[in-house]
Amino acid sequence: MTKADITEPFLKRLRVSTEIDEEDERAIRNLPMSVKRMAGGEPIVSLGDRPSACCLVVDGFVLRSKIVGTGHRQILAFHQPGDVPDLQSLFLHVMDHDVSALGNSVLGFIPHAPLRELIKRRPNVAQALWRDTLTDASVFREWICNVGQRDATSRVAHLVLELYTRLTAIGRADGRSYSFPATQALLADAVGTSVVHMNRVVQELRSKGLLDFDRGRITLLDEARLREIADFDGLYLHLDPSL
Amino acid sequence: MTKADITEPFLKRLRVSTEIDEEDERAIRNLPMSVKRMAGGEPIVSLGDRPSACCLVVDGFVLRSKIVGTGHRQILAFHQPGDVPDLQSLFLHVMDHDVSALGNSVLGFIPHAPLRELIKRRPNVAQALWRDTLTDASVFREWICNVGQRDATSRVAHLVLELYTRLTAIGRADGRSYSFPATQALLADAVGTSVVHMNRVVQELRSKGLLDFDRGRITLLDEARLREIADFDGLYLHLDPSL
DNA sequence: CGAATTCTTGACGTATGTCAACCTTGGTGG
DNA sequence: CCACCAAGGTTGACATACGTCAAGAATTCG
Repeated sequence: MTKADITEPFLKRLRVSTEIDEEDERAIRNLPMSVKRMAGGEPIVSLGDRPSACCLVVDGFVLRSKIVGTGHRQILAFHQPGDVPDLQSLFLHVMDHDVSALGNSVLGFIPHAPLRELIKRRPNVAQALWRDTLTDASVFREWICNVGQRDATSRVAHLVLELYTRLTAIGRADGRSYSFPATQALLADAVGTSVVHMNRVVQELRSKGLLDFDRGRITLLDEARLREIADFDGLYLHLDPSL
Repeated sequence: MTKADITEPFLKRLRVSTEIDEEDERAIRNLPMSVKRMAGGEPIVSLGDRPSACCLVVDGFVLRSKIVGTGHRQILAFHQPGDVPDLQSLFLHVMDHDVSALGNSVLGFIPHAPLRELIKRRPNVAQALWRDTLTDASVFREWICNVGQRDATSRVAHLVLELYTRLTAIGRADGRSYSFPATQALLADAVGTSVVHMNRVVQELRSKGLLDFDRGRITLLDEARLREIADFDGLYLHLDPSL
């Protein structure tokens, strides 16, 4: 994998997000970056850390989570290639949650200093990154609605559609299915249910012919009905910045 | 109320957040702003809008919310004096949720153009504002945990402590109590329970001598126990930027 | 091939939602 | 100043989605 390949998913996202000129792209490609492979579950940064680099997802998935008082884990977000899950560490110095690899992943670590320099020198890039953190926030808001208002079936359908929509946008969905190396326990942590109940939901969705979830692959069998059940409207993803 | 009074809560926040010099402060004070009084419940911007100004909370409270498919409302955030709840509209052009006044409030509307200009000219201010939107996101994450993992009693205690901590930080708490003009129905929308159950919880907290909630005023009667019940740790508020 | 995950099932308890009525309070107008 | 009204608060009865526990079956992986 060449260095160009590594920044490509990132550049691709920034390009749709704002006007990025040749000079901007060059500056991004010239960022110092140490590439690292990580296994599923491996921690990237943790609660209380004061990271000195940000982590660009190159391949695979990254998740953000928090452990609550009961010892249970709440997953807060999933990140795909092109995302920088801990960009916030540039300005919020202490981590308020954990970041870890979902499946086997390839990550690029960019030290804070050159990233700060980039932001100072290239206002377009700064704006694109800021925008990115704002859409992150928008996704968090929708997750609040998800866990706060919808029942378990609806929540799962919603999550599945969110991932599908975002992966499609970066060309990583494979027709109506996509690879997502999660266990049912992990999905349960994401939507705030127990493993047992998650299993009931998965079976219900399967038996109704709505979706399949097997060996780390999610397949949408009836997207239209899923959208109904999920109460899904992708507006909050802000995928089309021209709007 | 003079113009200086109006920007003061805002400046106060920015000062602790980053290095803001005299020049920065002057630029902020010179922002064009139209001040408006709003009654409780009045909409400020709504889902689908494309606002051309941002709204600074000068006095009172502002809330952000979303209506889900069932018709129920999920409240996503409460904002206090000094906050700019819809700063995101600078970069995400279509609103993905509603913003409205909680009680009677005073708001300052700042057109996008001069705000963009400010951000371009004054990188310190830009950074402070970016940081602000990042702590917003951090609060969203904690709300996800709240509705996803904690029981109703714990959720209410957590919300009450969050508000208390943030209001104390800007000097708007009155000892161990603070004004918060909410009904039980509104609290229910914030923590994702029914009104009936919210009432049960409020009575439980009252009868155990933990807190009181009456006529728009919340009083913490036993902060230590509340913190336990709430599983509250204020780290996520990022109130001390030196950390 | 064995061991560890992951998935699945059933029985059971409970937190919380819904419905429907009633009570309290604060504000308004006569 | 009282009568009234609307909004908010309170109650009880009942239904249910979901959690927990515990065991067993099916995968996956070394």
